[in-house]
Amino acid sequence: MFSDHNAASPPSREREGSADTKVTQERRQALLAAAQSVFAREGYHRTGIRQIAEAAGCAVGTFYLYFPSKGDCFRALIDKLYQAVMEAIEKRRSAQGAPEAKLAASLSAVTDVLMTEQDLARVVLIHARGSELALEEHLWTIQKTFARLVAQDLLECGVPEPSATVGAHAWVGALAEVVNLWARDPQLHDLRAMVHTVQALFWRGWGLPSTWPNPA
Amino acid sequence: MFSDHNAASPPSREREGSADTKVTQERRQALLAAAQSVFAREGYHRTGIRQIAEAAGCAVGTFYLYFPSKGDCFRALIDKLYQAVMEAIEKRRSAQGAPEAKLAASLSAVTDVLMTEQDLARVVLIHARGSELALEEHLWTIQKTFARLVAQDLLECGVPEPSATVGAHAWVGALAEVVNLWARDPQLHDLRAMVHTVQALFWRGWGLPSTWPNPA
Amino acid sequence: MFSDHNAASPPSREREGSADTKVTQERRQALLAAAQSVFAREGYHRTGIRQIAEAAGCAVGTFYLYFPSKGDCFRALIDKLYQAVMEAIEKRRSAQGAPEAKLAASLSAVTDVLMTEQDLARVVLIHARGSELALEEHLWTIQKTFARLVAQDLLECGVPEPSATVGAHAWVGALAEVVNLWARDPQLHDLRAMVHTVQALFWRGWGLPSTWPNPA
Amino acid sequence: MFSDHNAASPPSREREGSADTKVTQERRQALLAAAQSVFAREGYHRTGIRQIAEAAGCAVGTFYLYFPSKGDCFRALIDKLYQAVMEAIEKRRSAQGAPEAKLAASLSAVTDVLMTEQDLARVVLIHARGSELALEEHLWTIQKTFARLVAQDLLECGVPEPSATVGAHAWVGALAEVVNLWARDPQLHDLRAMVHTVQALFWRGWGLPSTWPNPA
DNA sequence: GATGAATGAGGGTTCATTCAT
DNA sequence: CATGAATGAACCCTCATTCAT
Repeated sequence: MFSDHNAASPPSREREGSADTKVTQERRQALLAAAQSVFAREGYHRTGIRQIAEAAGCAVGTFYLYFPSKGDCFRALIDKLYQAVMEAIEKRRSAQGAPEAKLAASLSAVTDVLMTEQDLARVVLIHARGSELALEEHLWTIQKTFARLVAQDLLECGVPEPSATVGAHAWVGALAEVVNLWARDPQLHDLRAMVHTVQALFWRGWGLPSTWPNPA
Repeated sequence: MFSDHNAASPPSREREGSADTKVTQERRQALLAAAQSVFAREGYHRTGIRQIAEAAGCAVGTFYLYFPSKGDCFRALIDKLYQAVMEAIEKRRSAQGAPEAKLAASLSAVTDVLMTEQDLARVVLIHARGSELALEEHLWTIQKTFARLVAQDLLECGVPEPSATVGAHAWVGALAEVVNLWARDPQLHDLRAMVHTVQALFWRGWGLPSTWPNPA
Repeated sequence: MFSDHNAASPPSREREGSADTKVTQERRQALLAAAQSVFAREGYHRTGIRQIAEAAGCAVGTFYLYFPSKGDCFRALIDKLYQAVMEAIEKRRSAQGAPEAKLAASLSAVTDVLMTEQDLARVVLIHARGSELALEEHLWTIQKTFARLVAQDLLECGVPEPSATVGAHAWVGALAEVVNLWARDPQLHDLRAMVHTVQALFWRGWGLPSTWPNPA
Repeated sequence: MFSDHNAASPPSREREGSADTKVTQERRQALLAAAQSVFAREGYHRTGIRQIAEAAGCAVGTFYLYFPSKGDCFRALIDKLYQAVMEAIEKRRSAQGAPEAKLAASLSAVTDVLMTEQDLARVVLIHARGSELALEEHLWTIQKTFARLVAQDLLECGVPEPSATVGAHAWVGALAEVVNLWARDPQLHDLRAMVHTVQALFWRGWGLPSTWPNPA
């Protein structure tokens, strides 16, 4: 699913962490960061390549050295969040045994990543909608993958269908909305607290035995 | 909140239900219906005025006799859903006494409207994101208004803050996601059943005493 | 071969010579004329849509109401010359009996059209090369078609292969070069006389019995 | 006519055939060869500096050490063919006495070079058209020079004006077209045979006494 | 000399909106 | 009121050329 679609890998013959590679990788990261920031603020359609380039401190042409197109850049952001989430999930789940513990690990992994990457969360959860057919499709594939993961856990925790599948999707939607709520006025809301509230709500909603723990 | 922005009431000399007025109101409705259908299918940015006009069986210029802009047309659809929802809510709530009954009335009113107006639901809940700054803002204002309404009921049902406010928003987000899930493949999913599942999930999540009733 | 590729036919429901149709057809003709003029002067790549639009006295967007793309506009010019040539050939040949008379009719038909449409000749014979793959291919298809026609006549006149086929192509190339010579300095050269010289040269070169007649 | 425009002689401190100079001259030749190959295949506009550099096994920047611009590189190819042709002509003519023998020597010199340098022939005769104003002009100057040479011979052979001048140009055009015909499908056509056919055709067309000899 | 990442002007194209008919 | 041809700003993207290393 994460082909090198978004590659246009800066043409360096060396792949090691040599100075050369680092320099151009830095550019790519800078562009990605700039894109993330502008996309988060403006959304997909209101964001022009020129703005991204400007935010990254380079020229328009430079953008196209690192990304084949605007869409591919956006896609890279989607994948970035997905990968971060997946890594976090795998890391946390490995330390757990009981189904509920695994589920909780997954959920909290997701929300922790969202907390750490709030701009990214906005981009993916809010602005991917209405971007481009291919991007929407890509995001949807990911969401389905992820929802299936959660649903699987829910089933193992004794939550019956269709509560499991629908509940998994609903949970994603609820989170997205909360991120949106927070994004509207970051100073006014405490994203961490809100996310915790949602987790607890769903935990109870799914009828799981224990209580969702307070965040550390 | 619903200024006459979206009215663009065709300058008819007579204000009564004269033939003239009726005719142009029909045109407006036809355009609105066309827009609803095309927006639901294509989303905001992939929809051109030409498509709307064609679907409505009139010329491009005519569109602008009834709506000042593409955005205002979309906005009219948002408001259409909002008004339908609000009317349904008021109607149902008036017959209820207990706080929980009132809350249930509100929630089911919303979902019933979504069911009746599935295209509209797609337009508003899915495609409003990423459309235009003003539209997003408008939708957000409405969502806040509505969430406050639900939160109020939740509080009266004994659900404490921040579960009430956050929960209300989460509920909206969950619904939107379920509509999205359904929209991806209408034949595959039963929107009514999924919505009911979500309702039940939240009802339990909020810790409300009784059970969410099966849909009639 | 001449599909409606270059259509984007101005959306008029009526096909008759009504006023409406005439107006937009005039625009199309004006654009075609402008394109012909600018392409003839600047060549394919140095010509921008903006220049064409300006020369036609309209905006850039208007160009795209009549042609789907720059390439299609150019293609329309190629086809315009081709059709003019083919019509002229058919008209003249029908009045002839002997093979040589038919051949002479064809050749003089071509050169007469080139004379009448000197800009078009420049565009097609000089600037089509190096334009775009698809256009070059299109032109080449036409040239082959046409060369085969001439070669056929040559065979019937007793000119053996490969003189016939190669000679037909060579004749086209020679004409193109003469048009080029003339185009470099229209005042300095008499295209008609030069073309006549070429005709006579080839007539003799093919070993045909009679002499190429002086132009009327 | 052949200013040092196209020299861009790499600033080597030593002017003799020192190792340094030889090395960089090799580079220049490699680039020229690469350019010739790519230009012949792709044409002027579809060829990028990157492709040339890659084909030559060096970096883009290196290209600009040897040529001031893409156009100048192309120009060097034009001149390369011109020089080859001129050298061949001078060599062959010196051995001839009769005007017709001299003419024949010139013509066959040209075609022999075209045969030896088929890629170059494609580049100059086919792809120079539509490249750039300056290049077209340059090529045209050369063509005129060359046509004047041939015309001079024709006059001395008794071919009267305007047959001589026009005929000379026509001959160039015919050759170019034949090269084009061949270039479209090298396997299908025998360039040597076609060129011979053209020579014979023109020889007869000019009304020259003897017959064009079969190629050795 | 050699490199290749960086540049940015310029190209083709789209589409919401207007206005003369 | 209705029309739909006309508009032109704005977009994404390319590529010849430069220059710091």
